[in-house]
Amino acid sequence: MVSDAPPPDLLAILERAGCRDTAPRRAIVSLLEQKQEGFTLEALSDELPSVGRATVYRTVKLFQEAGAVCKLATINGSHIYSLCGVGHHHHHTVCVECGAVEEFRVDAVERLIGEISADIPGEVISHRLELYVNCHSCPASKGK
Amino acid sequence: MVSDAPPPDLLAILERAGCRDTAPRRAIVSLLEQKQEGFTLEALSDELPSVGRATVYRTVKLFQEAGAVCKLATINGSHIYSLCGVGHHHHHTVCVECGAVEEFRVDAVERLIGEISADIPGEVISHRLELYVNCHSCPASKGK
DNA sequence: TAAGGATTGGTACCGAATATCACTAAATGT
DNA sequence: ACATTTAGTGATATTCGGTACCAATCCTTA
Repeated sequence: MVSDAPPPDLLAILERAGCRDTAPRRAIVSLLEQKQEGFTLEALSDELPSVGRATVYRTVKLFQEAGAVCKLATINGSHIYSLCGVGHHHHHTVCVECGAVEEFRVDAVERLIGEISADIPGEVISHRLELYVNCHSCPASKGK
Repeated sequence: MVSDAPPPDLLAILERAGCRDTAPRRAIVSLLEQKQEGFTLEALSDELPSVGRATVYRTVKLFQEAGAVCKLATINGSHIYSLCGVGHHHHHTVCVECGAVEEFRVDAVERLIGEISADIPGEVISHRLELYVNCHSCPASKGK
């Protein structure tokens, strides 16, 4: 149920997009590939003092467009980014305590949306579903 | 299926919150109560030149906290606000062409989320679901 | 190795929203 | 009715997340 999709090959994505092979992009990629959790671009940029803010934002946006990074809403309305498997529609759980993001895909959701569509005025083009959880693996959620 | 919940009584909400009865708030309320669609605070503020920006933002935030106004993500990541019925969990459709917002509630969604919860690591606290549609009642969507 | 376009990064800028704070107006007590 | 108190207001400054700009620099390829 919870997807264990392999992390996307970011370098391959860059190559496919016809991007040049540069040091800043390599730095961003290798940091991104270690990310298990949701992150902010602010923080990402801070972790890469040798790379300019603009380049970090630009590069992540590129991955976003390629579907390798998703921008999610947290429960309080702010945004976090998360690496995610490419090529399949999916949703996310976001831990309200630690911000950990898990990707999941449940066919029942897609099926249900399909059924609902018939009763919705207009044509359903896409949807967004986020579950907010206590992830039970972060200290803050322990024992709750 | 699509909810026809009566619009919330905004003045009553203010009163319940212990707010004073002031001209700026009345102006905001009467404008808000006419809103059938999603709106931006920017636009709302522009329609009320006699009321300060800060007051518009503050007052809408108050309604947000009371659950009478929801802040939704559009498909492109920007935000719109929408009046909505208080007191029951619901979701929204957002027309990608004209921005019209409809509120809906389908028990099947809640039931499904409940079922999924069992398979999600951690405890599901809440969720967010948005459907993006062509609403078929705006000119831009016509004939598609 | 020189030319030429992509990339970079510092900075300015943008839109959305909040903080500040002196001023004003509503409620309350007398 | 008036003074007092306290919430509310609004002009402005500031923050936050993100994008635009642009001269300098780096890849690539010929």
